[in-house]
Amino acid sequence: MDPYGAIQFSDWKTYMTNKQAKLKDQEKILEESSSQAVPQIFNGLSIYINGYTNPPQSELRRQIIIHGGDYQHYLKKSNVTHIIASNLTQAKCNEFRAYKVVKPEWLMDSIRQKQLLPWNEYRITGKDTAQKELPFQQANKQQIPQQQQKQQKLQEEKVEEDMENPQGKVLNANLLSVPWNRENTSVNPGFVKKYYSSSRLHHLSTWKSEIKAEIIKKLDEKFAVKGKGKKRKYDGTRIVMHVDFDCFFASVGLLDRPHLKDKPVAVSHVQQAKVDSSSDIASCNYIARAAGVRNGMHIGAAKQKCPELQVIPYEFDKYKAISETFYEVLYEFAQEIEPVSVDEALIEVSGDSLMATDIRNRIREKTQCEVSVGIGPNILLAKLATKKAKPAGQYYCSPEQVQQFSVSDLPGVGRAMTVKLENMGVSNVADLLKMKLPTLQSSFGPKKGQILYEFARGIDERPLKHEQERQSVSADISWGVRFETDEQAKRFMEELADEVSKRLLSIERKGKRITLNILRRRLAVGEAWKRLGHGECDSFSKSIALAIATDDSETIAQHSLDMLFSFKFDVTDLRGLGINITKLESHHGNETKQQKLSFSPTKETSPPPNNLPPEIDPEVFAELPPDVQEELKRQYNISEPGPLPPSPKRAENNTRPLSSQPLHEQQNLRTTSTEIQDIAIFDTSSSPSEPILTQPLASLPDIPPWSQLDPTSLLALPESMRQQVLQLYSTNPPSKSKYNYPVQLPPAPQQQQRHHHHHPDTKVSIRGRTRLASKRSPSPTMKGTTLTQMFNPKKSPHRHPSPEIRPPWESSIWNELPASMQAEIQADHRREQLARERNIRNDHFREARTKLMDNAASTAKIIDIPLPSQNEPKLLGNSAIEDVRQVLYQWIEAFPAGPEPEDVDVVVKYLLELVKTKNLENAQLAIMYFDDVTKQKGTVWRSCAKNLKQMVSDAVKALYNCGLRC
DNA sequence: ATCCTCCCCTAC
DNA sequence: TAAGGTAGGGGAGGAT
Ligand SMILES: Nc1ccn([C@H]2C[C@H](O)[C@@H](COP(=O)(O)OP(=O)(O)OP(=O)(O)O)O2)c(=O)n1
Ligand SMILES: [Mg+2]
Repeated sequence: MDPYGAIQFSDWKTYMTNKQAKLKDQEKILEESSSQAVPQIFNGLSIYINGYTNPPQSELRRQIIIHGGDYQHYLKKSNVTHIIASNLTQAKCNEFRAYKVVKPEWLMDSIRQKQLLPWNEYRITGKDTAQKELPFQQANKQQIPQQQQKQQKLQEEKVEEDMENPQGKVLNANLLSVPWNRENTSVNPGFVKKYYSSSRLHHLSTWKSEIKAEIIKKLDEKFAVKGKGKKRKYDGTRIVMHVDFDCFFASVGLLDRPHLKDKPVAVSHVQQAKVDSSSDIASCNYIARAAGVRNGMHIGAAKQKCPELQVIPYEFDKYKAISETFYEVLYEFAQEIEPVSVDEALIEVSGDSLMATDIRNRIREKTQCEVSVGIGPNILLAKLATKKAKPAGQYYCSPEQVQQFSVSDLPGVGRAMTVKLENMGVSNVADLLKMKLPTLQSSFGPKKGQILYEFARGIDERPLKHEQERQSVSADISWGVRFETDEQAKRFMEELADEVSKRLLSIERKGKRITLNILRRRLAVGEAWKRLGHGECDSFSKSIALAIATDDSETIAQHSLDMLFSFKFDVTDLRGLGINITKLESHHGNETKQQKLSFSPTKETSPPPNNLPPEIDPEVFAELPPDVQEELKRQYNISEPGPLPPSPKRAENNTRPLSSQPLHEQQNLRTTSTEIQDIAIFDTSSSPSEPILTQPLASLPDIPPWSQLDPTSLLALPESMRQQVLQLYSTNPPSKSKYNYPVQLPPAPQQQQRHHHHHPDTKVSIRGRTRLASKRSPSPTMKGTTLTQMFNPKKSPHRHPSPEIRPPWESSIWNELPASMQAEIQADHRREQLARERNIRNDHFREARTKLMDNAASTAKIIDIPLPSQNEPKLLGNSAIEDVRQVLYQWIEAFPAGPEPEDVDVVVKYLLELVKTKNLENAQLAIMYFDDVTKQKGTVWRSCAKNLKQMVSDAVKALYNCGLRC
């Protein structure tokens, strides 16, 4: 625990490395905790492991770390001192020529002799690289067959499309005509709050987050107070305990209901259950389990199995309170702790089964509830042991005993994997043991394959997960979602956005990507089998990248609504909605403060001039010079393109034997669309033979609009303001106005499908997916086009929606649409014009919609991404300018006499990449910073700075014909 | 080879 | 009646 604090706050270099791989600080915990016990023979060495090795990579890595070495996940020229490989391809051999490349034996022998042996005797030379078959497998690569299959699917779709949707929105009307249904669905204002207050799964998720945060806090306090705390001594045999309440909710509920203790009991929302009740059982006691009742089962089904089942209500507050007591106890015993759930944790201890008994006694004493403890030398075995320990017991599981389990008992092996294994003739761990590693890896991927392989042998070297920065914040609801009107949907989305915003605020994070997830009822399918549930659905998603991280409710709502309505789905078909915020900016970054400074105090009192888009803060806008304002407004009016000629793909993954949905047994028929990122004008590799390219190029001297902003004054702006301005320029290029600015094509949309089916006992779902447009590699006609040219050749921007905007009925597919749909689309057209979604995308959606009409299997592509965000340039893994500055600072400080050429290379590459990806802002900031810091340094550094500046400046000039002022 | 994105899958 | 949420691991496949 303490090692975490130590690395986090004391060792800068380690900190940086941490950012390169999430696992890093886990290892550091290991390193720290073991440093006393083991000779630190690899101190100062930085070791990278290439490919598959004979002692497996994980073991080598562990050894390196516990012996004081620095394990590198990636080959970084500046720090790696040794590379370990069992065999090398010729290519690798060449690539590694400059390194000390050694066999694993060097490492193992050194450890055995407790001293660093000369690496020369273990070096790998070219001839050592026996071309042994590597276990590595690249699955698939059957692109041609896939393509053909997809084509076939497409054909099928076309046929099915023409059928009329057998059911209308009557479903909703019927449902919502009942008052008590209205109250409990999304048509009711305040539904989001109400729903979450009753959702057990929501509570489980929230609690877990809270517990994680709590643990971080405790670690920090401990670190602050004691400096260093106790360490786990590493002696090669871990003891992991898995502590888990028996039937948690049920047990807690029984505390106040002792009279029910000897009866079968379940926790559910529905007390007076009839056999058709579809309420879930969250938890049932072991008496009920003896009758076949299970957690997650529907109460109706449970009552059938066990008519005398007693149902008790949820008591969320009690669960949380008891959980807190539970964790307090565990903190006393644990050297490491990983929260699994509100009622369940993994701890690493240096104790035995006596300690487990202690723990159980303490928890019983303090909570009156029983926990069971699974003990093992690793996480896998501890978790398996818990199964044997329950109820109210403890158990030690040794590696051999894993053979007694079935594969579905293995953690991480769920329904899908169980089925897949079943199809391979593997149902027990004993069967799994017979499978060869390469076989498993080719079926499940290198990592999952390896895990399975090791699990079958009782091996599991995963360390307990310590705290990791949260990567996403989301809110989804797919129960009770029923709308009659767009207004209702809008209000619901606003509530949802508000929820997300609150969650972001509460953890003080902001995110740069908003993803909207939609579940839409499978057309041609009736009501959900679960009351007010989502039923069989297709799932759609669309995301947007922002230049400025946000936590603002209105911003999130606006974007989400834009995305939602861009689908042009009938709101009565919506069954689930979710907003996910990702690309969270670092918690410790300092930009947050800056943004807060310039945001919102007067937002409400100064309404956005001229309907500024949500991402522009009106206040910020107001501070801009008038001419800049004008330019921004003009540019923002321009619609963005969504040029997405649908080239459908279809994939289906049918895993449910009972499904009436046939037949496609093909698995993983999957293709991925990618976003179009390139703007031809910046695409220096574009072939000049593409005529269309020449046009925007010719317009280049016209000065890209943003270049008219004085970079210096831009830099003087507060961070948030600057980002907003820059975002405008980079994501909302002018269409027609006086600038002919190249446009970034929006990424292709994705859609995936999801079918849910009912089974009396277990919830089963079938997922399949389909795509249109497998690949968005720029088509010749699009490449290099401007937005304007592509979609709105000569239309005025539609800030004032103009009838001149190409109407849908000009679309080439218009005539293919059924008349009813044409009418509908015409009705939609006005809103469509207003939508900030790009018209081409809307066209695309319209088409997608037809394809989706009555068959679940088709797809559209969507999504816009205003930002050049993919493959964001990174310097040693860092892209945030604050981090980059720190890297630069560290670098400069580390080499007082001047930089190593190859390091300069790395920086140059990074800067040029920034320029190429149009992130001139960061390029400038980095250069300025570098300039600054090197001012006090020797001539070598100063001239390096000068050269860097020149180089970047040249690049900017060459690419954009404007100067870099700094 | 490795990154990144878009998913699916899993767990409670 | 009923409250089917959510974060993170990792695979597929495109980009580089
Ligand atoms: N499908 C599920 C599974 C679990 N839970 C909740 C209620 C459980 O009490 C709690 C803990 O889950 P466990 O898997 O640990 O199950 P129990 O604690 O109920 O039983 P046991 O651990 O004895 O198997 O999470 C839930 O709401 N829905
Ligand atoms: Mg439990």
